[in-house]
Amino acid sequence: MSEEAKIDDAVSDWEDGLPSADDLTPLSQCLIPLELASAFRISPDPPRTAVDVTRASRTTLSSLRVSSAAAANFKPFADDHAMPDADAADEGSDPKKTRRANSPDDPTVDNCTDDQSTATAKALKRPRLVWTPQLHKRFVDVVAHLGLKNAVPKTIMQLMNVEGLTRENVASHLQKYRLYVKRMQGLSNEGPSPSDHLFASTPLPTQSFNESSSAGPSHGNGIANGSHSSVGNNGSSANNHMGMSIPMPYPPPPQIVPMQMMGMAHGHGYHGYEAAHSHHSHHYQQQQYGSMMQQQRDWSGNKYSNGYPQHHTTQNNSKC
DNA sequence: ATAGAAATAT
DNA sequence: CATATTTCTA
Repeated sequence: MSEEAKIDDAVSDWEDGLPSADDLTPLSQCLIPLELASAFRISPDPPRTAVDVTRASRTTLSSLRVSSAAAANFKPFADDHAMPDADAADEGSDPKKTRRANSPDDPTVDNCTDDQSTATAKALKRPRLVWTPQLHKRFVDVVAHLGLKNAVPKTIMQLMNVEGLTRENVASHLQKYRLYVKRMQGLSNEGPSPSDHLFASTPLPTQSFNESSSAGPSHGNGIANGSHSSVGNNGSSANNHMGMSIPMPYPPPPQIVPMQMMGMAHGHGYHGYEAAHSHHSHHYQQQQYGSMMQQQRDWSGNKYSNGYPQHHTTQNNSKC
């Protein structure tokens, strides 16, 4: 009996709090690398286009606006949505702290001529990535897998295989993560500071050096996971669901599984990690890869609910 | 061009 | 105040 309770509790930590329908962005975007798709013989090109997805989203969620960033993949389709990309990005015109400017090279004057669609999932002002426990877990797994030595931003990012993750995101997080690890090692054992939050529940990387630096020489590397040798070790107690060991380039893009609401058992676990803005508190969860439900969502913390940046009244701009 | 560290921003 | 992003430097 207690076992179940324990397990349940533990699992709770990770699989707790589902994004309510409001938060969910049921976008079924197919972000499968063409090559991979080809290799796996996945359906070449699903008839569903961003348009469909968008429409579906709207139908489902009345007032949820799908960000163009999320919805628009690389898609040459000329379905131009006049979607108001509410990107109130006021450029640095706020000499508050006079950051020293070294090179006087002026950036090419911004043109409104640039194709917004060409930018696709790139170079768009993404809100602010929130490292949800799940995301962090992936991160930790990958880092652990690479060994601290080979764990560099770029590689990590690639292995994590999360849609909207940028190298910068990873780099930043890695920075913090390393600091945390050092702190912990320095303090000998036990002593998860309450200020650790996210990292606290991280199993800590087992300093194991594995994986040679044989990075795929070029495209196409399928990363044959075969790996029988089983390095073994890593076993980090805690919750090991089935043998999902370390996912090489994480196969499945993150999915989100809707869940019913249960009593909010607060009092333990994490605080609510939410998107940068929006004050609703929902946690993220989910973990089941590959099976039912095909809802994907970009974890870039993309979701413009409402009340974007309440910056100073920056009127003007948007001159096109 | 990328990783790491420090400075800002939210 | 913690955490994420943007600089800046090696």
